[in-house]
Amino acid sequence: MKIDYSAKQQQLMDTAELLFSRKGFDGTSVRDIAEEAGINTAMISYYFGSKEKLMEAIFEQRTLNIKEKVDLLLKDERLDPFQKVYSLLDEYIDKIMQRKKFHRILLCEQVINQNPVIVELMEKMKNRNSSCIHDLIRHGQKKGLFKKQVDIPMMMNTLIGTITHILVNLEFYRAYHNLELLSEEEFERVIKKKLSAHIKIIFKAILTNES
Amino acid sequence: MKIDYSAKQQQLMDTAELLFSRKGFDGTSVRDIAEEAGINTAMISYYFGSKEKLMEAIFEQRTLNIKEKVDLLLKDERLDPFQKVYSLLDEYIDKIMQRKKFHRILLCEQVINQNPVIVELMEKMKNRNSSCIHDLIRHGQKKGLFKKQVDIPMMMNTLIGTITHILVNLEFYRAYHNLELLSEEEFERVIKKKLSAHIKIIFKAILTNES
Amino acid sequence: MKIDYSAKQQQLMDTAELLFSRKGFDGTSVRDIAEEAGINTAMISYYFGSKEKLMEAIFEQRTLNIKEKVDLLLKDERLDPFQKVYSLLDEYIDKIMQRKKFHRILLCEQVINQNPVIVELMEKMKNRNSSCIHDLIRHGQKKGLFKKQVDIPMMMNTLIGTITHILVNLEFYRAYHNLELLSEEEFERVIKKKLSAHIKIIFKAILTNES
Amino acid sequence: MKIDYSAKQQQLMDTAELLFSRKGFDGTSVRDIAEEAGINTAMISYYFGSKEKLMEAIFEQRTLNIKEKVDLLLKDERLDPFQKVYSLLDEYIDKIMQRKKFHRILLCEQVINQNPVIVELMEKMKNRNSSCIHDLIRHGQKKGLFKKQVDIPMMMNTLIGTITHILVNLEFYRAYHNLELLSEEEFERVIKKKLSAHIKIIFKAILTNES
DNA sequence: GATGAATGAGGGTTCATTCAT
DNA sequence: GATGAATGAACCCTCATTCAT
Repeated sequence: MKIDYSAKQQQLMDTAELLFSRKGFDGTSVRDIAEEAGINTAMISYYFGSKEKLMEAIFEQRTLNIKEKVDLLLKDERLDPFQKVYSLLDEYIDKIMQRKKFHRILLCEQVINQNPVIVELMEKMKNRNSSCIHDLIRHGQKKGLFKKQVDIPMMMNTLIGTITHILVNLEFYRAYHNLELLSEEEFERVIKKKLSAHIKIIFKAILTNES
Repeated sequence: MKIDYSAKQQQLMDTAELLFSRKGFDGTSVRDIAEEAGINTAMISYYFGSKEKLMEAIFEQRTLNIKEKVDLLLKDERLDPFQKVYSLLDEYIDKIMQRKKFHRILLCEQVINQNPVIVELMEKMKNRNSSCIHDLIRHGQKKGLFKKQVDIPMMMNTLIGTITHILVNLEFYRAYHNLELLSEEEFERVIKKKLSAHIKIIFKAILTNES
Repeated sequence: MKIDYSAKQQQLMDTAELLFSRKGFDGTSVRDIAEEAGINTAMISYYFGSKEKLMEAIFEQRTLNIKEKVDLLLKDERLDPFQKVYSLLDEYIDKIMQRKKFHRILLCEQVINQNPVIVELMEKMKNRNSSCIHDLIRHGQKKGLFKKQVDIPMMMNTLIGTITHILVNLEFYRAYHNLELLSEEEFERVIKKKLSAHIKIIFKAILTNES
Repeated sequence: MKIDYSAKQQQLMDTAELLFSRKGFDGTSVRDIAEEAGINTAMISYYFGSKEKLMEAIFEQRTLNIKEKVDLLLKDERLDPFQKVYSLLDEYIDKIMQRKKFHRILLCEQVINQNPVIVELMEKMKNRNSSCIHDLIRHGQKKGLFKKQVDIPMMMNTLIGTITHILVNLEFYRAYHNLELLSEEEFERVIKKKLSAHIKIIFKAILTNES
C-alpha cells in the first residue's frame, strides 16, 4: 500500500496536513491548500481524485504502525518486560510528537467518523496495534511480572489519550509551567521527558497493581 | 452568564450539539440543524446571531465546572484526601459520560481552535478547574499523603484524555470485549465502572509515587 | 401533476427553455439562464433543486397532450372521420408551432436520452398519444373509410418528423422560397398553411391507399 | 476537402461520433472520447486542433451526398420517373440507417446551430441536395407524370423528418410492434422495408395529387 | 511526432445570512 | 416576534487546452 508520491504530491499532502490540523477537514478548502502550497487548485483533484482522497492518502501514509518495533522488542533478550513496555511507550511518544499535526487530525476524524475509508483504516490500525500490545503484555505475564487481567484497550486509551490530549493543550501546559521562554525544540524535549516519566508511572501501576 | 433560553432556542442548541458531535461544526450546515429541529433556518441567525454564536451558546451552557463539587469535598470531613480525589474522578467520569456529545465537540474544537470566544471559554475553564484541583491536591499534600511534586496539567491530561479518548472509541471497546449484546445503559454502566477503577489506580500511582 | 409556478419560477423556466433550445441543455449553464433572466444563480437550485430538475419541470409543463382534443373529436357528430383526423393534424401543427422552442429541445433530448425522468415522461406521452390516435383511426376504419392496416407509430413519425424537421429548417425554407420579406407572423401563417395542406395529402394517402 | 486520416485519427472520429450520438457534443468530454478510444487526451487537440474541429471533421466526412446517385438515375433510361424517385428514397433510407449515429448528431446540431463551420456545411449540403432533387422532379414533370407545383423543401422535410424521427424512436417502434425478439439486423431490415413502402406511398401522393 | 503534467476558466451546487413582510 | 424568499460568496470538481519534454 505504500505509494511513492511526487514532490508536488507530497507538498500538497504536507500542506493539507498542516491546514487540516489547524482548521479541520471541512474548515479547509481546496483553494486554501493549493494557495498555501503555491500549486494550482485543480491539482488536488488531478493528483488525488478528490479532497477526500487526499485526506485518505495522508492517512495511509501517516498511520502509526508499531508492529516492527514490537517485533524487535520481543526478540531483544537484553531487556526485561518492563523495559520493553517502557521502550514502546517512548516510541509512541516520539512518533506522535513527531507527527503532531497528523495526530490532531486523527483526533478530530475519530470524532467525526464520516469517511468510511478512513474509518476502516483507523479500525485496522487499532486492531493491529492492539494485537501487538497484546503480545508484549503476554510476554510480561508469562514471566510473572505483569498482573493477569490487563484491559488492553483501556490501557491504550490512557496512553493515546494522554499523549494526544497534551498535544491539544501544549500552549496551556507551557503557560502553566512558565515555559514560554523555551525554544520550540527545548520545550518539546521537556514535554517528552515529562510525558515519558508520567506514563511509565501509570503503566507500572496498571501492569502490576492487582486491584 | 447563565442565560435562560426559550424552548425553541434550547431545542436548536440540543439539535446543534447532536449534529456538531456527529459531523463537526463545519460539516454541519444551519439547514441541517434547522431541519432536524423542525424549525425555520433563519431562526438560528435570528436567535443566536450566527452559527458561530450558536456554538458559543452551547459551550457556555455545557462547559464543565467542578468548583462546587471541589468546595463540597474540601469541606467534607468524613472523607480522607484519597477519597476526595476519587470522588472527583467519578464526578468527571459522570459528567463527561453524561455529556458525551458535547465532549466530542469540545475535543474537536480544542484541535481546531478557530473561534476566539470558545478558545477563551476553554482557557478559563481549564484555569478554573486546574485551580480547584490544585486546592484538592494541596489538601492531600498537607496531610502528608500525596507526594510533593504533582504536575497538575499532566495529571489532568491523563484524566481528561483517558475519558474523552474512550468516548471516541466506545464502539471499538465494545467490540473488543464482545459487549455488543449489552443495552446502551448496561454498557455505559460497565464502562463507567471500568473507567473508575482504572483511573483510580492511575491517580493513586501519580499521587504517591516518588519517581 | 400540474404545478403552479411563481412568476419568477415561470420566468426561469421560460428563459431556460429559450436557451436550451438555442444551445442545448449541456451547452447552457445555470449562470447563462440566471443572467438572462436577471435572477440570482442560486435560485435555480433553490426553486427546482437542480438544473436537471428545471429541465424536467419544463418537460412536465410543456409536454403535448392531445387526449382532450381527440375526445372532443370523437364525440363531434358533425365531422366525418377524415375531417376529424385533419382537425387533429392542425392541432398538432398549431401546438408544435406555438411551442417551437420546446419542441426543438424535445428533439435533442430524444436523441440524447440521458435523463431517466424525461425519458419516462416522453415514453408516457408517446404511449398516451398513440393510444388516442389509435381510437381515432379505429373510428374511421369502422366506418369503412380508412384502410385496415395502419402503422400508427410510422404515421406519427411522419407527422411529428415533418413538423419538427421544418422547425429546424425554418430559415432554409424561408430562403428557398424567398420569403425573407415576410414578417415573423406572416411567415408562420404561410408555413402552417403549407404544412397543413401537405400533411393532409400525406395522411389521406396513408389512410386510404391499400398497398 | 477529402482528407486522409491516420488510423488513430479515424478511431478518434469514430469514437467521438459514437459518444456525441449518445450524449451530445457538450455532454461528451474530450477525456471521454480519448479514454473510450484508448488514446491520449491531448491527441484530440493535437490532431484536430480542438474538440470543435474534431466535430467538423466528422461532419465533413459523413455528410450525405446524393449527387452521384441522382446523376446515375437521370441517365438511366430503364427507369421511369417514379422508379427513379423511389430509388432515391431507398438510397436515403439506406444511407441514413447506415449512418444512424451521425444522423442523430446531425439532428441535434441542426437544433443547436452554434458552430458556424458546421452550419455552413449543412447549408451547402441542403442546397446541393435540393438542387439534385429539383432536377429529378423536373424530369418527372417534363414527362407529365408529376404535378406542376412541388414544394421541394417541404417534401424533403417529410423524407428526412420521417427517417430521422424513426431513428430516435427505434425502441418505441420495436416495443409497439412487439419486435423485441428480432435481432438487430432483422429488425433493421424490417424497419427499412416498412419505411420504404411508407415513404413511397407518401411521395406518390405528394408528386401526383393536385390539391 | 507524441505525451503526461499542468493550468485557468468555468461548471453546478450549497453555504450562512439578510431582507421584506 | 417570526418567517419564507432571496442573495452573493464560496464550495469542490471537471473542462478543453497547452506546455515541456
